[in-house]
Amino acid sequence: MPSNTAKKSPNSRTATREVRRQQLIESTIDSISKRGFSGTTLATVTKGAKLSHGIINFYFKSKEVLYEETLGYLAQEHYDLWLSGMKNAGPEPEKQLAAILEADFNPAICSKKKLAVWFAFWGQAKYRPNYLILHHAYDDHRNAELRRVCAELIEDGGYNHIDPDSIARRIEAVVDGLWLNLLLYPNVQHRMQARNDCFTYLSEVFSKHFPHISANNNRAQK
Amino acid sequence: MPSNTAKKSPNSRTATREVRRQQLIESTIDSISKRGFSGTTLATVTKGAKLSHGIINFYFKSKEVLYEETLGYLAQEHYDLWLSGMKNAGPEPEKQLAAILEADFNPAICSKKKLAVWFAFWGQAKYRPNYLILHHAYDDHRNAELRRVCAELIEDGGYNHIDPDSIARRIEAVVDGLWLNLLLYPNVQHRMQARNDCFTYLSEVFSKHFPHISANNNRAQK
Amino acid sequence: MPSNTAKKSPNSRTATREVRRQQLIESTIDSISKRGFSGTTLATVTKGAKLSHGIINFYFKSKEVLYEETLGYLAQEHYDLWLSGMKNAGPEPEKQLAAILEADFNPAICSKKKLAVWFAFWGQAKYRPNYLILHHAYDDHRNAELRRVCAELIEDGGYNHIDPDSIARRIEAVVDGLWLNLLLYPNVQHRMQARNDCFTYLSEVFSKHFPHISANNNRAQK
Amino acid sequence: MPSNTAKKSPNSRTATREVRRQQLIESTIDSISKRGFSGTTLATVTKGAKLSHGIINFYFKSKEVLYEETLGYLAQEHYDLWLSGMKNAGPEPEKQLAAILEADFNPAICSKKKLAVWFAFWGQAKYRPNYLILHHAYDDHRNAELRRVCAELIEDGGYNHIDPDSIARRIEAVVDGLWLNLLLYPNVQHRMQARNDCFTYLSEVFSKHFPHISANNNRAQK
DNA sequence: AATGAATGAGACTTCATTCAT
DNA sequence: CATGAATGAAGTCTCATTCAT
Repeated sequence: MPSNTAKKSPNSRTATREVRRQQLIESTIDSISKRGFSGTTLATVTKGAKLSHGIINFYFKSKEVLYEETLGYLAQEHYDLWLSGMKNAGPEPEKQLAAILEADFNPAICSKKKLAVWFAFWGQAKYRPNYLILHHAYDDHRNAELRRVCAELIEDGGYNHIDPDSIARRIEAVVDGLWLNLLLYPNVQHRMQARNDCFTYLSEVFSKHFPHISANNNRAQK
Repeated sequence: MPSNTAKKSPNSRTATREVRRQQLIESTIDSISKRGFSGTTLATVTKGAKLSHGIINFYFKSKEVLYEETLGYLAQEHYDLWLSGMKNAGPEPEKQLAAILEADFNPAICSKKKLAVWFAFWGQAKYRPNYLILHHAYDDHRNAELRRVCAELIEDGGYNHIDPDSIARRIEAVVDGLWLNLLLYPNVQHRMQARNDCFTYLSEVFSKHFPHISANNNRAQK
Repeated sequence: MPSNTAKKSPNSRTATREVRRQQLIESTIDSISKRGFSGTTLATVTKGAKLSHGIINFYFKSKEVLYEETLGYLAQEHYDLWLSGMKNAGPEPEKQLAAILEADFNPAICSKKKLAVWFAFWGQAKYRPNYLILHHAYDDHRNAELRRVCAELIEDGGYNHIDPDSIARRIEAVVDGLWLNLLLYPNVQHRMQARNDCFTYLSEVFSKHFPHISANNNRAQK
Repeated sequence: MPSNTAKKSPNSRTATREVRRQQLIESTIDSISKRGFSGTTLATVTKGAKLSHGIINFYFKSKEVLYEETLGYLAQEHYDLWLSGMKNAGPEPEKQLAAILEADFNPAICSKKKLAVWFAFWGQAKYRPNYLILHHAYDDHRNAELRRVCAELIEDGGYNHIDPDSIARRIEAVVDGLWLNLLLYPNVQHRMQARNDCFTYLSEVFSKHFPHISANNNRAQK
């Protein structure tokens, strides 16, 4: 996939610092998605960006910093998407909830390439505290908004038996689990099916706000 | 006729071999959980097992084979647990479903250590086809049983609007997503809370078979 | 006819060139004294001079040439100082000898910074023939003058048992050794103490020409 | 020069750990003396020892540690020599002083090779605190003994005008300066001439204890 | 069976030098 | 003149694997 950063020619000597950095980050995403962390080296990254070997340490202090900025880039992209979607969704909580979750299944986010990178990072999260901190820095806001819209839905729909924190956790879990299934069953699971599974879940919980999606619908789309 | 001069039984050589292999596999799990794939070396594995450096290539053809067998070990352990649980649960599908899912939150499976290793493997799944093949070899059976018990529950409870394949996917997704949350929020999420979130979901879907778990209950346990 | 549009005099280009070169050489001395040869890079030199990275190769053919000119700069500075001191000392050999040696302990020469650089160069002398050649080019004259004044003192004072070459070598050795002690014991040895140790030596050898410096004197000064 | 550590064949796989370490240290000395610090790499060291590339980090934590142990090796060698010489010299202070200084000009210590290494280390001393600490750890004892024997000589010979600390410093300086001259004038200065210059100095100071060495003597030896 | 020394490929990183602007 | 991005060689260090004992 060609880099979409080519406001100036990316190979031009005058490419600005930010353009180069983004070029390298995107090559890092490519390489991690193709070869994983253990198969990714600075050589695969620079080769993918058609740049020379030694350039990475010119733009990033170290490989580790490149990785952290790559995770930050993914997280920011996701954050911008769900936040703007939510803000544009209007005041109804069901619209806002839908917008947040649609972002999770947006092709720009929920591609095989990006999912592989997300799970590569999560697979290292336990012993790379920086990854976790960075992830939480973005995700805490999303969790808070999820809890808020769930609470509003509960009040609005009178779903009194539902605990807003618990349902927010379960929704989050469904999304993450569907992502994992997309990663592990790339030939079976499809993005739109996963999206529909997610919204089916909403219809089971918030039945007054989310109409039922038929099983046929599930299969008709890809 | 057994000779007294034999220090060990004729099977002991094989037995020792298996003991050593398991010792090394468990040390591998330890090391991956502590240091991740990129921090795990044959040296950390052998040191953890208090064995000598060069011994691994005596018991495993290569590092990669050790990793594959480690994943197989984890998968087998999980498989044995949910299968025996299901078999001991009796004929009712709701008992069988509960048993399968209880296995997912059994402390032997759902520990911080094991979760870190599962996600480490999944983080490499995309470009290590062997991991995926191995994982599917075990998981396909579980998926089939999940679909079966869901179909039985739907028939038994008359939940006619529910698609058995879809609900099986969603249940699977909830479990996986709760695991991820346990990994990413180790200080917030607790195993029993995750287990209860999972069963709350069942109560939302199969309300006739699974009684509601109150939010209070969720918080009372750890 | 000078043009008013010329911002600088016709010589200014050359002048600027020399200023820049000296600026870079002094930054080299700074960097070597702070970080040694192995820690000094063209980047530390240019950064110290607040100039841009690539400028060095405009003023010096290579890093090695910069180093050689740096050593030449130090050697010239030393040479100018002892030679002018000697010339201004009048005809008496003891005055001339004193002047030569005072130069060695002049703060402009015998500072911690400069000593570190001298020894850095000497530490490379054996396998950098150019350094040795350059050093000898300057030092041979000084050795010759040392021998001359010693010979004159011997004749004048009737120190017939003293070999002029040998005493010149020993005086040279004392100076160099005191320099090394200043380098290795920066918190204990002081420049003036070293200077006094040197002149004490003269008083031991040429007792008629150099009065004894008391031990108290040694300690009174810094 | 062949390694003299071959108690066992140095290339035998069973060479003990200490033998290997010494082999590498001696190769380091060789390489530093031939190429200096900046020309010495782990490759030159291992190649000199006819060992493989990666072995250094098996025996030494890092290149820097190898260098520190190399300096320690030189310092220990020197220390052992002067200390045993002094102890074997009997009770007279002039014999002890002579023994200490003979060690400095012993061929095992005062070779072109070793001198080059000593000055290479001193050339880095200012910004490698560990080198200085290590050097002082050994040298402080020598300085103390020098001061002691000088004090005894002063008392014994009635050289009342001499300050023992100052004369110890000057003797130390003469030795170091002669070493530097041996380094910088390898084709002119000879070890025995330097040794004689040193003892001539003693005869100038402690004339009752050290008889005069004639200038002819100086030249007769090499 | 077991040890651990040894190898060598390959990773990350640094840095002198070049060169378009 | 000057900048600073870019290159690529070379350095240090790691580590899977081999192998003599």
